[in-house]
Amino acid sequence: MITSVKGFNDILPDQALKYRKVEEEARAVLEAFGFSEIRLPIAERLELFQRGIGASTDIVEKEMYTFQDRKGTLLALRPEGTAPVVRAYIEHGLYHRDPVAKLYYMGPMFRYERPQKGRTRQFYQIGAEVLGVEDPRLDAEILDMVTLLFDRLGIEDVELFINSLGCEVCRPSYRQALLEYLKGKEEGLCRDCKRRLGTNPLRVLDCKVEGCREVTARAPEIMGFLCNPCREHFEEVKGHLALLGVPYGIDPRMVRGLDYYTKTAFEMICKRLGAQNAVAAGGRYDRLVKDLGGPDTPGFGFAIGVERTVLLLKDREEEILPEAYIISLGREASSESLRLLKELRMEGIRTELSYGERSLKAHMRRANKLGVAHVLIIGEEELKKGTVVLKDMEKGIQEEIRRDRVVSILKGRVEAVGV
RNA sequence: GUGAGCGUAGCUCAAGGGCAGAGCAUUGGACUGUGGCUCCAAGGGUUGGGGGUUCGAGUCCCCUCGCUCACCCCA
Repeated sequence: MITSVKGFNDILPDQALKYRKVEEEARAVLEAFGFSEIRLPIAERLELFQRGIGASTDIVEKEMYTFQDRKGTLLALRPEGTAPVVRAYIEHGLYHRDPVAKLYYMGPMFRYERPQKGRTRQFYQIGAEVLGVEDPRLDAEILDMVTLLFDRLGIEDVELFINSLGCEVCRPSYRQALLEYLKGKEEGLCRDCKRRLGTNPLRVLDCKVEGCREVTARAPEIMGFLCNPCREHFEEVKGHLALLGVPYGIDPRMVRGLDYYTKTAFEMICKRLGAQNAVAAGGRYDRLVKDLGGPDTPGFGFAIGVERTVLLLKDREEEILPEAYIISLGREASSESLRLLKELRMEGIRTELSYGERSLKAHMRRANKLGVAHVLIIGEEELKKGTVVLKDMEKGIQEEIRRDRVVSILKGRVEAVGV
């Protein structure tokens, strides 16, 4: 048996319905907030991610699917969507059209990681980016939007946490202070954290190991090191969130895995998710556009993990059921049933044929199992008389109607149900 | 990359050295052209794969593959 590739999962129809629900709701909210869709390639030049995400991040170092095309160009399957959006923004000079760009995208991303709950190698993200706005009102506006989206999806137990990561002015001094605090305390840290001291010391702060938590319990917090502009920005974001009535918490230890983030960072967490508990995350990236060769342009964006969101969705989405089900008995009636099928479909009535030469009972069982509302039976007798039996499956009553009246009668019934 | 747990029918799971089973699902029948409830029956398995121990292995041992969860990392 040929199976799918590890971490590349099939999304079967019942799940696909949920994905679609999330996507449709997201589209509605995003477009109400003034975003336009952008569709981008699934592969980019490797260099885009090395420069955008940061060459020493885990994503770039060991999680990307990279390959050469036949000409030898180094490509990567996109591990995230922000860098490609910014690339397109610069490449097409979108800032010439409008100083503010509000773009959203949805589609698969790829990271080579060990799959677990809420984590696959091909996974879907819905993301949005605002380029060209430095105003802290925007940060609050977007956080409000994300909150609203989960609300609209009926997911109530997500919690918003925010933090400020500072900027290129103040973050280094915090980093320095943290390193000094940790100096001499290395023994109490786990192996991973000892490594992190060299790579990304801020990460030590959100280590789950008990010993590390004890060590960092009294560590300095970034809030005390923010420069005036960053502090003011953060204060304003908090004020605006309160104004909008957006519930949030502050997590001074929150760190981002991508290098480009500055100032506001946020995560939306749900306890039901297991270890991979972030359903959405993002923040401000005021340097990225410039770093990728564009004009000095601030940015704010986020991505929603669709798999994780689907895991949180409560009710099973309603299946799309056929409205009419045609059963024919006998060879001549079977031709007539095909004609009727087409007529009904042309009128927009979802109709299915019952295939195979089986007993009427077998056909009826299947109609019942499918959950169709109306069954049309054409047998030899009906064929002779020019009629069709119409059975209402819910009421359990049936009537014999004229063949040439079937479409109009059914149309009336189906519309009456409110389709 | 590391660790743990689990692989038996389409699905959920029994059988823990001695005939591979149940429920659900599927198909047919009871009811010759009428669904749901009920009852009866049938089909469906190299017990993930390979090797070993044994008179005998789904069961014990080794290897391997896969899945799951966690670490890591992150949406």
